[in-house]
Amino acid sequence: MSQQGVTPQSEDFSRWYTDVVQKADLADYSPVRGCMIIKPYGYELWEGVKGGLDYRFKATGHQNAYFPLFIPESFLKKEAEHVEGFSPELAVVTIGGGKELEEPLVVRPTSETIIGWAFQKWIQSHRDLPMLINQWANVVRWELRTRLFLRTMEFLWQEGHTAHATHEESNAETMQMLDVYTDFAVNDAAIPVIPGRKSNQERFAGALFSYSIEAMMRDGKALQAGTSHDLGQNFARAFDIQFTDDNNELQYCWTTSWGVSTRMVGAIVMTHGDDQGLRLPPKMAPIQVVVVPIFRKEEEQAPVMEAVTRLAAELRGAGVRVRVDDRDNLSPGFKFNDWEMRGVPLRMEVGPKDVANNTVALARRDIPGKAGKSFVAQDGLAATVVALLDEIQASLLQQATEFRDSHLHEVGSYDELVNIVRNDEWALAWFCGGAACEAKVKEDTSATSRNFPMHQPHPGETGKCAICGGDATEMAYFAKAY
RNA sequence: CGGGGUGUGGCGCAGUUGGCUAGCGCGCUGCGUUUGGGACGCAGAGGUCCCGGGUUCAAGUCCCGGCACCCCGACCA
Repeated sequence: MSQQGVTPQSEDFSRWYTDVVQKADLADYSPVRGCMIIKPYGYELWEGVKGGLDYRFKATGHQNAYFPLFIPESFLKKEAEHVEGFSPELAVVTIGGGKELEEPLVVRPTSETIIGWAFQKWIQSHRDLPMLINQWANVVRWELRTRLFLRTMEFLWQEGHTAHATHEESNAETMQMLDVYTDFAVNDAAIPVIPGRKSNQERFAGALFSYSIEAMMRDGKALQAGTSHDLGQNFARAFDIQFTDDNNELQYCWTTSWGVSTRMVGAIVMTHGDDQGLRLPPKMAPIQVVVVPIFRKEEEQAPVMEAVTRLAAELRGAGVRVRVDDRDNLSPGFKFNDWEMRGVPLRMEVGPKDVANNTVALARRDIPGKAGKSFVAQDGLAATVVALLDEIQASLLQQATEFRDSHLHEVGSYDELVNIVRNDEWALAWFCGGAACEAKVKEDTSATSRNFPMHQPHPGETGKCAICGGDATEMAYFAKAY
């Protein structure tokens, strides 16, 4: 059961976040440092993410499979950059069944290696391509500093792995999945993400190019909410993934990988939440409409409950996820606050007045206070509610977009960049992509480049790197990141 | 691994220069009254005061040593 309020966002965003996650019953701490227990309400939210992504994966021709949790340690070492990037955060099993293992087993931090091994077995001919696989799984990374949903030692995610005959095709796949993530984030999670290419410094260990969708949280920090990697032939060479082309020549495949994790749940919380707690976009909300019955006298109960039951059934019939809060030990006022904290988009109150007038009261979560509350007719309620949920979905996206755009500035000089970024806003600047420049920004501000956005603000133009003054062909976002 | 903070019923906390039966609010259980913005009464249950040493007639409180967790940095989806 949730209690009382949460720390205001403006006072302490970090505390606000951990308060909300726990009080809204999304997650709890575990007995093991850095791990989390995902509670039913939080897991339903994750299931919403899964559902929204999974059908998009299938619509783009991918199939789900499952690969083992344990990976031979030697596999990780086959790709030089990959092992270098991941070895500091590996959990390794050295004892099994009471005996020391001949070869230690790594608990997967990601599955490029074991899936590469499988692809090598499965792919012989160009007719076997493209190979389009996704898996829903847990992975483990021994993180130094963790945060509920945003970074835990074990987390849930999906990882797509594909193999193609040409770089053109694998590149197209990489971009397609970046688009899929963007579409999901914007249209389902109502998060106005910015898709773009990572700098070489921020690239995935072993990738040719990494792409990301970057989201702005309400404290101005950036959160990488999804990644799509063009792995080139790096893993194909390391795992010998070869096929015979139509000229009977042996070729290495071109592979990709792409992932979204339970971090997305954190992104939803930190994009939409306010001082009252969560605000969930209707498409993601486990409960879209909560019905609070109100009656003062015994004799009012039956007619109110009759209306509640009837209307709830009508809404369910229209495909709306409805929860009737019939807990009899709590006052309506308590329930209002409770469900607001849990982010339910729409609250419906049904009381004696409504029974008499053939109305219900609807209160929108996206518009606080009296302004968001109105009385509407019971006739045609399902249509009213469905339309209102669409409106709330759009309104949350609009609010988040306006917030983002007002905290994002194109800068012309390094001083400007530094000032903007130190102020927890995003700077859009010409950037040469150089490691030295990136390091300087990090040194001076602790911010990093987020990405080179796919939609460049000045297409076709070039400029001078805001950091070193050298030639730059693209602009990049810089921001502090989670 | 550095810096800061916190460990006392389920949660949030108080507990003075060591002192007597360890308190308060919320929650929980039962009964009754309540219910349009966080209800109320009555009666209950619930504690190795993070762990281990030490000082003392006496330790939640003082000393030493551990451990855990949270927040801020370095590493990262």
